[in-house]
Amino acid sequence: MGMGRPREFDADVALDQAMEVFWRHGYEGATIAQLTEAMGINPPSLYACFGNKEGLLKAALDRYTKLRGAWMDEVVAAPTARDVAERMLMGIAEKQTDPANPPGCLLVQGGIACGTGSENVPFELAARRAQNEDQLRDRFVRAKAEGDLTTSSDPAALARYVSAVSVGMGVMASSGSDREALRQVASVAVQAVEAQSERR
Amino acid sequence: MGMGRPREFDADVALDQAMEVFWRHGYEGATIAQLTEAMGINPPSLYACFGNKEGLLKAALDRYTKLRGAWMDEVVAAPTARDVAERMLMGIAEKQTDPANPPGCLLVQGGIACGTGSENVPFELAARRAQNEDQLRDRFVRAKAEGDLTTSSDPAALARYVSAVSVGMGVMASSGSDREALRQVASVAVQAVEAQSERR
DNA sequence: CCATATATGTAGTGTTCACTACAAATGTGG
DNA sequence: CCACATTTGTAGTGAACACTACATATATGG
Repeated sequence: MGMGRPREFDADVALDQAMEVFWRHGYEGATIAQLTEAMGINPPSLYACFGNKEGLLKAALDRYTKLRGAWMDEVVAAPTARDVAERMLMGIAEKQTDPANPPGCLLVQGGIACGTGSENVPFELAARRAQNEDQLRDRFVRAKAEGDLTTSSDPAALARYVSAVSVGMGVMASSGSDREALRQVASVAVQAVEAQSERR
Repeated sequence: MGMGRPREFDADVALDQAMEVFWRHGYEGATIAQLTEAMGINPPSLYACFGNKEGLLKAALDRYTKLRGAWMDEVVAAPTARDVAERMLMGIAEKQTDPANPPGCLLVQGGIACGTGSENVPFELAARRAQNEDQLRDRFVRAKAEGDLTTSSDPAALARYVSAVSVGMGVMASSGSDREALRQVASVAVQAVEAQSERR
C-alpha cells in the first residue's frame, strides 16, 4: 500500500550538526533556524523526525553519550583508581579543548539554568552526567575491594569528586582556558585520588 | 531649576531581587517581565536605572561580588594553603545549598552558553570568576614563599584547581545535590592541596 | 500505472521577547 | 507658586521565537 517517500537526509549526520549547535549556544540559545541550517533541512523535516526542540536535544544527547561511552569504558579499564582519575581528567583536558568540537562539554554547555518551559533540560543533562558518575563509582568500589583504595576511602565521594572536577574543567574550557591550564587542574586533582590510594 | 521626581524604589533592594531571578533562571532564561515583577517596578524604571537587560545583569553581578568579597577575604585569611582551600570549599558547600538563595552560584548559573546577542555574558561571568582565582593565586604564592606549600608546587595551578572544583560544586548544587554531597567533594578536594603542603 | 503513505519546501501562525512612546505624576530651585 | 527635570504607569512596538498548514514531490505495494 506504499511506504511513503523516503527521508532524504541521514538522521545521525543531522544529529551531529545539531549537537554542535547545542554545544556552542546551549539549549535556549540555539534557535530552530540555526539548527535547521546546520542540519541542512527545513523545520517540517526536523519536527517530523524528532518531535520538537527538546526531542532533538535528547536525540543529540543520546548520540553524544553513545559516542563517549566507548571512551568511558577505556577510562574505567585503567588498572588503578588513580590511573582511572588521571585517564579521565587528562582525557577531558584534551577533549574539551579539541578544536574539532566546541570547547567544553555538551552535558554542561547544553544548559545549567533555563527559563520557563525548559526547566527540565538542566535535569536531563544532570541525569546524563550522573551516569558517568555511577560508572566511576562502580569502578572505585572495585578498587576499594581490591585494596587499591584505602579501607577508609569513600568510592561514591571520590566519584562525585572526579565528576565535579570534570564539570569545572568544562566550564573553564568554554570560557577560554587553554589545554595546558586544564592539564594543570587535572594534575592537581589526581593527587587527591592518590592520597586515598595504598602506596605500593 | 528642579531636580526631577525622585526614584520611588531602592536600587540595591531591587538588585537583590533581580539577582535572585538571574540566579535561578540564568541570563537568557530570565525575562524582563519576571525581573520587573520581582523588583516591584515597571519596565521604564528598569531601563532608566540600568540601561538594558545586560546592564542590569552587570549591576547585579557587581552587587553579588561585593557581598561575597568580605567572605573571600575571610577565606584567604586562613593560616595555611590547606586551610584556605578547606574554608573556601566547605564554605561553598554551605552557601550553595543555603535555602535562602537559589542553589549553586550566580557566576555559573548566570550563563555558561548564550545565544546570539548575548555572547559576551559568559565571558562577563568568567571574568568575575577569574577575580576569585587571582585572589586565591596570590594567597598561594604567599603560602609558597612562607614554606607552607612545597617548593615544587604551582600556586597558579592550585588556584585554578580550587576554582574549578568550586564551579563543579556549583553545577552539582543547582542540579539537586545536597549539602552532604558537596561536603564530601570538598573534603576530597582539600586532600590535593594537602598533598602539596609541607608536613609540620 | 494507480492508490497510498510519508517527506519536503514555502510561507506562514500566534506568542513571547526586549524595549519604548507618551502622558500624567511628583519632586526641587528660584 | 511656578518652570523644569525626572520618574512612573499604561499600552504598546517591531522582531524573533517555536512550531505548523498545505500543496507538492517521491517512493512502495498491488
